[in-house]
Amino acid sequence: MKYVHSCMIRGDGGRTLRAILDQICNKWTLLVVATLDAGTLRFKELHQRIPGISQRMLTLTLRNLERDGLVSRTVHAEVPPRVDYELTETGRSLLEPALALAGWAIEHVPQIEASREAYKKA
Amino acid sequence: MKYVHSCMIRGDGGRTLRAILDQICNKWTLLVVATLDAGTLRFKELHQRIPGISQRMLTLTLRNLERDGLVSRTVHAEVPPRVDYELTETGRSLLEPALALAGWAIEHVPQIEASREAYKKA
DNA sequence: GCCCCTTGGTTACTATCGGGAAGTAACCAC
DNA sequence: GTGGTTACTTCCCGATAGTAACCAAGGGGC
Repeated sequence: MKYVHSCMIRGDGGRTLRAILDQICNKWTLLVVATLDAGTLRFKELHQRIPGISQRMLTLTLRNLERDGLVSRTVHAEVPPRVDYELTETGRSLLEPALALAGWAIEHVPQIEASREAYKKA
Repeated sequence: MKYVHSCMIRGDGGRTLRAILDQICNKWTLLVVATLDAGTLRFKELHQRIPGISQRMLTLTLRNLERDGLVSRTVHAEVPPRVDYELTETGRSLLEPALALAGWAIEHVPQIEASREAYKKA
């Protein structure tokens, strides 16, 4: 619809949009944002709540989110170190479409798995 | 919210969901689905309407979408060959959340770019 | 002091992915 | 048989994702 059209209208042929879509719309970014829906969380809490993510990937994902202004990072000068991550206002605005997509995925997992099975046999 | 929770509840610790999210939620899949909003399209039409995608990536993306039952592929025995791609009903149900995310990205491109500039300088 | 623990990373390395160019198969018009 | 179109496939290589191991700064027990 109009979104797709405006994607073409941009001067760079949508390159910027594609680059940003590529970063926003990936497994880890989506899961981190969805997890931060719970509020302020520490690095380790995020690591525990997102099964399967490695420390490195969590670090990189958080850095990108921070750079893009979707997540704020607060370091407390304590021992053991304490770093808090929280969604910014922009980050919270991503929550709705992100959860919509995640919800769609959850709803359609059985259907997709069935389709894959059928495809494999054919 | 409940989506994130049910993601954890699954027996495999959300591995299946993550794998599916990873495939649904990437640049090319999203753009192909959004482009097929226009209706039935041929391979070449898709290639032209999605600037920046390579033939290889378009082929792979379409194969995955077909395998997952989101896109139907119809080969016409004509010369020159004609292959039509169309969203299935499941595919069309993805349209709404996909366009919502794409819309979010388009709306926030300037903000994100500004944030990146500020981050680079700091 | 000495050792181990926790937290929040970083480093080094490997595997997989994506892009670009070139090749292929099928058929037609000239 | 030469060139053209369409829808792919194959190959190479650089970039990116992911895994495992390591590190620094204390705190607490002994």
